[in-house]
Amino acid sequence: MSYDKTIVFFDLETTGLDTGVCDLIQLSAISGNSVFNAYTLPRRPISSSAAEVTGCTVKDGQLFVRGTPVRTVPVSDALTSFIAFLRSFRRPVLLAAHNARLFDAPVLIRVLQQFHLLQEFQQVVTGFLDTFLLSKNVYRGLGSYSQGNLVRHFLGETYDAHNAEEDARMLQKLFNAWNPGSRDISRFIYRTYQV
DNA sequence: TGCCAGGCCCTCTTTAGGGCCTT
Repeated sequence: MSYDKTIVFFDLETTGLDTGVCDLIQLSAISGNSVFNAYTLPRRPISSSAAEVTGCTVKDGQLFVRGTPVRTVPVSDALTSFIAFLRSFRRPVLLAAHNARLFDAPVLIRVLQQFHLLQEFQQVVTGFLDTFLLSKNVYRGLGSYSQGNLVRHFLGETYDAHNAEEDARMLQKLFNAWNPGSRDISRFIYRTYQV
């Protein structure tokens, strides 16, 4: 890859779709063979639709994924570990996600602000790349640009969608198959920092 | 641990509505 920044593919599972209030359940990222994954106990209820989509439920202070208990860490620990993961590449990082501009970036930034970690985050992350907008503009005429459909179309695969780690992994695989040029990448980079 | 949104794009548009994408 000739792009001069490290592209880290990431995904969030959250308690719902309202970017103004939803909380993190899972934060995952991948770049090359380096993988980050953290589950957190959400600080607000998981909406029924989010529970249905992600398979995540909470009972007696324990997070379950499809009925199996999973280890969680405090949200602040997940965020600081994530920043340390991003810093480990020792280069400026571009964070890529599907629908990053309207969903993943605003949620992540809001939660980072809650824990006074945005400044530290900004020291390593230069912006967000939205692969939904990129695919929609570069590959015209596809009926659907959902990540699942793109994976089927370009990779001929089905996978464990709505597990953040698998979603991030497949997004990297999709991106590598597309192999977009710097010009296309640059068109869909957003710096949505709210100071 | 019950519930919850919104910006963008398209068109049978612009004095609007509906579908898509993310959970």
